[in-house]
Amino acid sequence: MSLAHAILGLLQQEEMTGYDLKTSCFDQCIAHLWPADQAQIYRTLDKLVEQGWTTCKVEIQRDRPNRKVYSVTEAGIAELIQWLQCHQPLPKVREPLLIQLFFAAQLPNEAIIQLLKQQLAARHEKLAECESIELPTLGDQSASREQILQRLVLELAIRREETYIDWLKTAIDAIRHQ
Amino acid sequence: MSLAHAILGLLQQEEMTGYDLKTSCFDQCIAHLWPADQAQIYRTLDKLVEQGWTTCKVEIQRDRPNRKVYSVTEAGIAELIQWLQCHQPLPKVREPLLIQLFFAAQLPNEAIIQLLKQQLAARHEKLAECESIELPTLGDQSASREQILQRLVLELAIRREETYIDWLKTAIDAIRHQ
DNA sequence: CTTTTATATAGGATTAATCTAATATTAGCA
DNA sequence: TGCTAATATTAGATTAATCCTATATAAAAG
Repeated sequence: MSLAHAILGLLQQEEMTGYDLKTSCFDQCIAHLWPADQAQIYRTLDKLVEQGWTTCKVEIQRDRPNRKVYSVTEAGIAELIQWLQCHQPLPKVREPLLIQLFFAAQLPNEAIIQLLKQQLAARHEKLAECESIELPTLGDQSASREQILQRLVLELAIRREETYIDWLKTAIDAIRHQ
Repeated sequence: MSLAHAILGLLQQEEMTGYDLKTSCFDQCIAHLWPADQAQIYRTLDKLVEQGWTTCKVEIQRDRPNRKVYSVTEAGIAELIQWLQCHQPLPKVREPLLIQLFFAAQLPNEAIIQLLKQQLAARHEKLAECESIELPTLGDQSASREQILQRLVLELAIRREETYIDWLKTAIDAIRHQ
């Protein structure tokens, strides 16, 4: 599971609690990349400890629940590096809109166009979100190795949205002039 | 759930058994659009009957298990048409490769490039699959309404793969000349 | 003075997807 | 003669994702 390895990757950069992972990683930079909710993160941390890939120091606090700070073990780092090099199968994308379009023949043209326009708006919004993330551009000589890789990931996210927007426009046109 | 509505859409074109749905729809034209396995299809058919959206005629066969032929009810058609017009949320795409790239900083360049090349090959393969599906092109005046819509869906699938391939080439280049 | 936000974790429940095995018969192939 | 593929359905099990609730307290906001 990639979530486990994403968590290993994050903990390797810095030891953290489940709460930290959620609020400063999965709600921020990784949000558009690999969404995960609190329950998933805590349960995955438990599994990582079971596997021996992370350890957990409990910091006792009187005023609130104890903090459990997780860090990666040697075995965890080995596992991460090994996983990073394994070819992963292409994800299966299930797109409700495509099912709708596939069976839309009995809808009037305006109804189909309305559907496509709603998607177009949603895609524009997502593109704007991606573009608001600040990272050095690809040509930038001062960018670190990490930054280049993160930029590449962001670059795909942006291109993906642009492809959608383009296609939606083509589709609206095709249905209009049909 | 879109699977239920995809099945309604298919049954509306023609009444069918669960086996037919699997072998002549979900393994063929819908395969790259909404993969579904046999267990899911049968269970969804049960749910559709419960909901009153389909009915089921049992054809008794002596030599093999009875065929259960499903067809859509009035209520089912109403439900489908209503669903076809509802804005669906954008799917969340979880791409293991992006997690890998995001944390790939400690890998040597050749390892990263190898990973990207494997993806490139897989994407080329998928693109070829999409391109092998025969449907009238978008400009074709003789195309039916159904065919135009199906062409549009296919068009997106193709563009999606092309975007990937382009991006993978850029990424390989960026890492090489880093 | 009350409500919200932040800190921090645990665990039950549900849905969707995937895998697996069981059942039963015919037809074709080697 | 024995094996495999095709036809057709049922059901158990597991994993992943999502939601929701519970617990506990401090600080800030209104």
